[in-house]
Amino acid sequence: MSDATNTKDRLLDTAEQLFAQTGIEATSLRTITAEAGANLAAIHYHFGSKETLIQEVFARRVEPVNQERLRQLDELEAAAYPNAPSLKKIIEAFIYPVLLMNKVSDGDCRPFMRLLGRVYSESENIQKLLFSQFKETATRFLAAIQKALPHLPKIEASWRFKFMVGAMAMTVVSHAGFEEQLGSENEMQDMEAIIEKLMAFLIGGMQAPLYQKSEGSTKL
Amino acid sequence: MSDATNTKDRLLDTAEQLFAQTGIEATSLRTITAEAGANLAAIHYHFGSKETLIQEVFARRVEPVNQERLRQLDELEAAAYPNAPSLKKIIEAFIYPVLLMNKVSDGDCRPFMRLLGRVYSESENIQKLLFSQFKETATRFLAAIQKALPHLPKIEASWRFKFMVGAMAMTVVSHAGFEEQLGSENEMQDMEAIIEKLMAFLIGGMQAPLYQKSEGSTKL
DNA sequence: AAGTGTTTGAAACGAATGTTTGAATCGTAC
DNA sequence: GTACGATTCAAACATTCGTTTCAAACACTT
Repeated sequence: MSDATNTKDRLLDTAEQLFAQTGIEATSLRTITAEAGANLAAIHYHFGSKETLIQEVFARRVEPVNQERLRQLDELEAAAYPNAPSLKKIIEAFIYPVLLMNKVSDGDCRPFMRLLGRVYSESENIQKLLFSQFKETATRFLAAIQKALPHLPKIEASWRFKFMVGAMAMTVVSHAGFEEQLGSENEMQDMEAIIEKLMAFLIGGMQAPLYQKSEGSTKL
Repeated sequence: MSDATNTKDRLLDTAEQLFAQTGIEATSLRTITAEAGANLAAIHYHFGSKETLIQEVFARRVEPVNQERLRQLDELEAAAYPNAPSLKKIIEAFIYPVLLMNKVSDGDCRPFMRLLGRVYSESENIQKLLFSQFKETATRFLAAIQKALPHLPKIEASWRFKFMVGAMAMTVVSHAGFEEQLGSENEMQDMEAIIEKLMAFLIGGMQAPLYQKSEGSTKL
């Protein structure tokens, strides 16, 4: 199934794919090793435990993305200095590295993108690992956004950043496997076109004026 | 733990809570029945299988929310007739019934809101059940949004609706358990204040002009 | 060719899972 | 009070899980 030469990489590729298809807890080591053409004991030989395998599956993908995000943000801030980069470019630097992951050379990342959609559900350890990797990125980008929107209260910017992450996550999941459910009239569009729609939505949301509730809105 | 009088409701309440805490697949029937003060066999007596229990846990909460959404949308369209309701009110009718669920009388819904965050990960059957319940709501609201934004291409509106669902889901998850990870300076705010921030973001995103990519944007 | 450290192989272990069974208990109508 | 359906109970069932074990096969240096 996987074309990797050594057993360890084949196990990582296969585990990533099966985790995305079936779920992490629901995927047994026997299924992984069978699909990868390896022996059951190979996982414990190469990784020590299932838990470590899971962590390595995630770390392998998440690290490069966040590094690329921070690299682009550095570049933007250097180019704009002493001014702040524009909101548009900040958001681009945050969004593009994730959603264009499948363009990088090292294998097909789409299984992992589906897997990311599952991440909020499974074991606490995975969440902690992901958030620890994400924390620096989140801090840096939130600060940049707050500088780009100086009129917006900081607490408001903080929440809008969360909403942005949510919309982005939904895009990942959506493009990976949910085409058919929320109206399938959308043909398989290339990711570039989807990113442009997402960018418009995010910029509009980030720059939106504060909200005033409708006067006659119905309460539950 | 649960104050329900009969065993069946106690099992539903306890299962919901444990599913949200630990995950669906990871929660064993023995844990549920022990926590609920019931016998292990009670689940198979009342529900027939774990799968059916899961479905009933979801159906019990999802149905009323979507019904309330559609009721509010009906009300809006009737009041605005022959014109279309405003975008603002449509989004309010979509958002408020979910995020104000815990105000309804029948028990504490917060465990279920955390559970919703897990739903993209677990068994295919749950997804199908949820999407079948959600399909009518999604169709109706998407149509209303497209009428309220006649200048926006339909494909664009369809994607923005997905982004909206994503941002809303992130809010549910975020408020339920992720306060500490994405910057914990936000004190436990009441849901009403969060909804107002979300509404501003969503309306801004929905009404945003089409996007033009930055000329010098960095490619990966 | 022998020896050594690395990797793979088949088999078993103990624990946990969903499910089934059949008897005991409860509530209620006659 | 007795009979009967609904519910609960303790115990066992067959599977599956992650993990361990130890010998066989391999790669590579001397």
